[in-house]
Amino acid sequence: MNINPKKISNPQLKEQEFSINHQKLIDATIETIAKRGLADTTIAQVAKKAMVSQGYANFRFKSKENLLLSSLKFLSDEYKNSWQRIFEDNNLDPVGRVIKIIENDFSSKIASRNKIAVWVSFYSEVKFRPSYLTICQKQDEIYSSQMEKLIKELNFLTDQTFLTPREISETYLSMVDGLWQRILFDPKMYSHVFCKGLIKKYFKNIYTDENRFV
Amino acid sequence: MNINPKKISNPQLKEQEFSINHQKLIDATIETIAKRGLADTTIAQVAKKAMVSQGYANFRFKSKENLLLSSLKFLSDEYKNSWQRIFEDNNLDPVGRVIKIIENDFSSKIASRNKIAVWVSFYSEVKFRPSYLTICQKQDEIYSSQMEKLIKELNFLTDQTFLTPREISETYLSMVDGLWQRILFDPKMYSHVFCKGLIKKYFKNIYTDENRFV
DNA sequence: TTTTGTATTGAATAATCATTCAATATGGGT
DNA sequence: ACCCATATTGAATGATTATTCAATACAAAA
Repeated sequence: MNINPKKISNPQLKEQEFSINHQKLIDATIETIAKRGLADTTIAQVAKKAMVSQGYANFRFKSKENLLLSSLKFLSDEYKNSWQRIFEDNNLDPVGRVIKIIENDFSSKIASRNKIAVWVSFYSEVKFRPSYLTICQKQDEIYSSQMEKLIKELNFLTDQTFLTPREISETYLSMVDGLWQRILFDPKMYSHVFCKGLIKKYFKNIYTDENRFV
Repeated sequence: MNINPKKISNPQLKEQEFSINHQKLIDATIETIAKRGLADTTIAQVAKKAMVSQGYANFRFKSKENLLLSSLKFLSDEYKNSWQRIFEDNNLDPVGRVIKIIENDFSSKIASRNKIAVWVSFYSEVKFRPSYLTICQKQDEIYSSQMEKLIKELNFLTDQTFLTPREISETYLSMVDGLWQRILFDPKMYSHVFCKGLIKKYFKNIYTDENRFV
């Protein structure tokens, strides 16, 4: 019956990281940002949604800023884990991998309208808060370079030489960012199916002989 | 010597619209958002930058919200005017028009890092402030449909049939959005030259016979 | 010069919020 | 049953900021 892990019996476990309340607060933060926007997200609302006191939320995360950062980190890690698994899956050939990547980038887990709203909120502040940039940038660099390497394999297997791997992967990445933003504007028009289709068509046009890009 | 247009002698001129202070405040708003972010933009800072009193800024625009809306409207109109001129230029053929559109979308006037920062700030709040959406959405719809029509002409003039005009224009629009966002992150890597080159290469790959897409 | 109407100021107000902290609750060890 | 350490509370504090408005400056008209 000991649901509440008040005592941290294992000294290896570090403060925040393993508390139920910790994750409850992060989830509540994401939900609140998604529902009301970053500007209108207050600790009081987050605490209420997480069903803890306002004072506790602040005590736990030391500051609002830190709570926001932790939430961004959580989203960022979740995303990273999802694409890393694909790059590491040895059962996939390059084409299969690209398709999985596309499907992941527009899966309901990763590209839900709520999560996109949170991403875009943080993106918009990146210029003013170096700490946000730090969290996002490194992972984006890895994603970019993995993607480029993958396209290189793809080019090698086909007779595609006009577009460089760099060009194709940059085009892909910017399309994803743009489509995510457009999902926010008009989720009806920019459905996940539409977005995936658009990108697959882009690849199909490049690798005309490959029938898996529908 | 009458620089200060206190009296509105012409009764046809409506309140806000034609005052020097009006534009000074809008410019100051854009600069402030670009420098500090939407969240940290206060009327006091904007007023200071515009060199009027804080009370005046509020009096003139009735509310902070209204000042922000007016600034968004200004940016939006500026953008619209720039692309509308291109669509209406009868000296251009479809290819020339597309090239002009690309160059406009990454011109220093339209795609300056400051202005992009402001755009992205507003975009990120679009889900929560219907008034922001209203301002952006209608113009974006017109831009989309004009773009699609233009690509239709292009497809007609070439032997390109695999990608539909809709697909090409949606891909273009999402790439622009994505690249703009990336300019914020890493302006060195995503230079205007790089972005334009990437997009032109996209078109060149589709319309292989057309040599103007460098 | 005096009057008059508008433009502009800047200090006061009131609301919102992050943060603090003394007080309380909780539950295991003795 | 009592103690003690830690978890949690919630009310108070102080800072920030949009908004208001009475007071003032100013320019033209008389």
